[in-house]
Amino acid sequence: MIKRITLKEIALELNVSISTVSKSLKDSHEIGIETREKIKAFAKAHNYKPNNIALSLKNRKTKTIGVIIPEIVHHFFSIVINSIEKISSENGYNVIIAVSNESFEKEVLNMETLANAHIDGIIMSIAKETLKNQDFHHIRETIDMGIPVVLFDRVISDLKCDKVIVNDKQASKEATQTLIDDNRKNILLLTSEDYVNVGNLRTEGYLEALKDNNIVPDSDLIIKVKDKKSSQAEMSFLEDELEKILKSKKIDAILGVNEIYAGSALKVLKKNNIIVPDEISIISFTDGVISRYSSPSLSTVSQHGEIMGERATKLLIDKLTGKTDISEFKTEIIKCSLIKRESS
Amino acid sequence: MIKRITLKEIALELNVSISTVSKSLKDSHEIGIETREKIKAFAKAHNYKPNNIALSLKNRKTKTIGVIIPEIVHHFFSIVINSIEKISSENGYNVIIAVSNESFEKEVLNMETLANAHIDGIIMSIAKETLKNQDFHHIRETIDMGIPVVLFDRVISDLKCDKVIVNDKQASKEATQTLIDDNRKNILLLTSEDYVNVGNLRTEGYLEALKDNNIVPDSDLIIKVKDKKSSQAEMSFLEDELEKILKSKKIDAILGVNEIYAGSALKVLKKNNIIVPDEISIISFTDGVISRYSSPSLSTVSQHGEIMGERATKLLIDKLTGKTDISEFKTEIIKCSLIKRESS
DNA sequence: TTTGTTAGCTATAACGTTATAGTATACTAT
DNA sequence: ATAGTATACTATAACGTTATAGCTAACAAA
Repeated sequence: MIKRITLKEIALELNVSISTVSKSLKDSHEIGIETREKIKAFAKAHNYKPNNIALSLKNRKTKTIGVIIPEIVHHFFSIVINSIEKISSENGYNVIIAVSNESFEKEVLNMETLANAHIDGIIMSIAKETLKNQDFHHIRETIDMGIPVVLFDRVISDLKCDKVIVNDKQASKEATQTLIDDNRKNILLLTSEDYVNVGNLRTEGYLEALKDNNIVPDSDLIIKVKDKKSSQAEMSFLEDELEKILKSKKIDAILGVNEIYAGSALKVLKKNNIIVPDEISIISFTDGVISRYSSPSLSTVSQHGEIMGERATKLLIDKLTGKTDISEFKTEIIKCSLIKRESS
Repeated sequence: MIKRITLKEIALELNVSISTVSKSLKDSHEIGIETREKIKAFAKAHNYKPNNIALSLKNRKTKTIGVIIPEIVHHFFSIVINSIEKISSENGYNVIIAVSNESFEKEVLNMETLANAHIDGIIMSIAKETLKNQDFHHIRETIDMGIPVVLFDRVISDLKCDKVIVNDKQASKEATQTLIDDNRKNILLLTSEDYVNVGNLRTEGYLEALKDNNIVPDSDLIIKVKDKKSSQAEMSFLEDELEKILKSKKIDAILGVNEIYAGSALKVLKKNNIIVPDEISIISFTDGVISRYSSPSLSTVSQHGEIMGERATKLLIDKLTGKTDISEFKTEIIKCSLIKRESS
């Protein structure tokens, strides 16, 4: 067990005061050049590294960013985390990860844990249950404690913090329009429950596109996937619903608000020997690995998770370093882009 | 900005000493019951929370675990992280994530950063480049500093630390045997370069199975996917190689050491109108989202990332809490299991 | 009365830093 | 010779805790 050398030990060894050592290592001109060099050499030889915990205590800064996300095993979120970690480490920040598992209670706990860990700021995407409860007191309290928060993707507009979102509604509208332009009029929408604001926005975009083209929306053509204990259960719900609809309605296109929905739909279509995209074409959100490796590969709306993570982290670091005013909040909107593949 | 109340402030407010406050909150019998209760009530009313940074400085423990992984955007690793985070938070530990991006240099840097963050221990999976370089000085140094390390999946046997691995060789042998039992004799292996020990073990298992069945291995039927700048580039390398082999050799099965390889292979087969599993059947490692959503869905060898993460974290926490001896090292072997789907 | 004991509290040092203020010595200016 | 000032260092407090040792008053025992 190699113990790290401290200023005190260096001071003792070289018969100078701790102050002298500290100042020398900071190259202060208060200390004579000879002493300074001697101390620096000694410190280097003994691989001196300042104790960051002590510095944190003194400076009230930990150089650590807390991240709260609903899930890790999820293509979009893992891309965002990857990006957050990259930008953070480039700027000398550590990243503590906390997962809410879409649970309100866990999210509240996460915030407390992170605050207790004295992270300098938080980047988060809100859990489904929290959106459902419409209870954001934990976020408000954190902000009130003076901890800067940046929200991404799943965002609440009236919170006093920076936000990074995607032009969901517009992108959904455009994707739907693309389908319509391809002469598909009976478009099935696979979306999440209403309180998930992202899904909601995408639903709105879908409806607007229909309206713009004088297509009367058919509520039977909107499947709202119910939240279940497991995504497995959610998928079998979706599959059952879809099977039913295929029997009763004529549809020629599917818009999925994420690639798991779309991927599951694709499986059902194949099982029913429906050819994609000839008979039914598909566009989905989330440009992940399912879209790329399914066959036919899925056309997707990419939310550019990498850019989201980068922007969110930069916004936060700008706050932390005083580059931007603490009481001034930005909302950055990332433009989605449609990646055309075989399914449309 | 709400500042947290400190012991000092409570002491001042109630006209007692800091010691009295500290002891009262710890319910010490040195302090009279009345004073004690008064102080506890006051602390609760003012939402006193001990400053963990100060405690870390004093106790030389941060209750934080560092995790170094080659990638986050990767089904297996994200499952492991998820599991590490879960067990850690259940035990009151925070998790700092660092990504090596398969780079040796970045991994060395990561270790230093984590050591400077004074994490209590490290859980890691070694980067490809590190395996290639065969340079593990950074891991050795960390261990010598008294920081317990737990390696998972990509492991080096002669390091003095706990390890969690999978019975790769055996599982690969069994998967190959399954293919042979299905009367497939011309099995193509998609594997990684030799220095990736996991891939190597799987190759060995494949070869052993062939030998057991008196099949002479054909080196043309082993594609070693070269490391490239991007996984995109690696995949097009794989696809080109596979196309070539399809033209020159008769093959009736494919074993992939991960699902990206297998998924890419599936795409190539489809492009060539080869029916899976009738003409060629496929088994792959990594039970991820590609395997489940591709069609036909892929039979996979699951490495049980969830269990790996759990075991690794428990091993580490047992060390940290003194439950197990610091100088005693365990290697846990997780049994893979074959998940049969449509591709075989 | 003197000594001992106990209850209930306080003072201090320490964890490892840094910033502020302070001191001793030598040199310069008048 | 005296005051002023620059040089090169040191002492101290502070960040928020806790553990150890120390102190005081009250009471009991001899």
